[in-house]
Amino acid sequence: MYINEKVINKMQDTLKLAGDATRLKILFCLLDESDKAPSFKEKFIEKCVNDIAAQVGCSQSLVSHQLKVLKDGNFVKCKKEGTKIYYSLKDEHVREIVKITYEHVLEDIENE
Amino acid sequence: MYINEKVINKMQDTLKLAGDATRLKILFCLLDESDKAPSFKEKFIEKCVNDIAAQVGCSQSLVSHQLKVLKDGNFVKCKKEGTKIYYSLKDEHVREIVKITYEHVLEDIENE
DNA sequence: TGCAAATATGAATGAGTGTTCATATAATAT
DNA sequence: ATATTATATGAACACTCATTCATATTTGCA
Repeated sequence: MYINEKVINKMQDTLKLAGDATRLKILFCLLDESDKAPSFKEKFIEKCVNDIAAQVGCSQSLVSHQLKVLKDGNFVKCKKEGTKIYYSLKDEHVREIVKITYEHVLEDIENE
Repeated sequence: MYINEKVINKMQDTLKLAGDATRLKILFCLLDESDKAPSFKEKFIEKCVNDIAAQVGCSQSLVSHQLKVLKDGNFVKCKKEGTKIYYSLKDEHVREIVKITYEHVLEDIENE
């Protein structure tokens, strides 16, 4: 069987990045502005760090650290406006991977 | 924003499980029998531990350990035949998550 | 200039985990 | 029974990483 190490490693990085509860919460937070279940619509939502921290229920420091991880991993981008910094999802890749996993997990829970 | 901890945790588990190079290689190995790029067709491929180890290029012990992890995480199932134990993908969920990630990573590499 | 708000950063810690090595278990054949 | 093949398992180690705490940096404003 042929295995492309570069592809495998990139897949590892991508999945590992998404495989963390705090980061998932942040992604969900940037995915939807409602207080209901996520919609996964291709909306462009920008939120500043403190708002994310409040909505996700984590400390400002933790959210800032994880936003840096997500940014380095090309999951999010940011835009500076005055003293605030607005983060948003980088592209549709992130959205789809989170969406697929979300749907599968929901299905599993229903079949319990 | 409403966050369902149970869903988040299940997503974390799923993505974390897939986010490891050795386990990804094993999944690729069970995904396709060719020596070319993976096809992701809904084939049912069974391989025994030693064959997986050989094709993946890892030690028998490591593969056995990771197969246990994959099995506990409901990514693979196994069937005993004599002294050999045949492993295969458990369902289409795994296939799709790996497939989506694979396609996205390939796209990223092409755009480099 | 000084203060407050927003965010980032660095160190420290503790928990988790991937890998290796040696060994155990199970099944088969001689 | 003994040997051999196939697989699993447990301990140990190194290493990664998520989180917290304290502090630094940047910007806007009085």
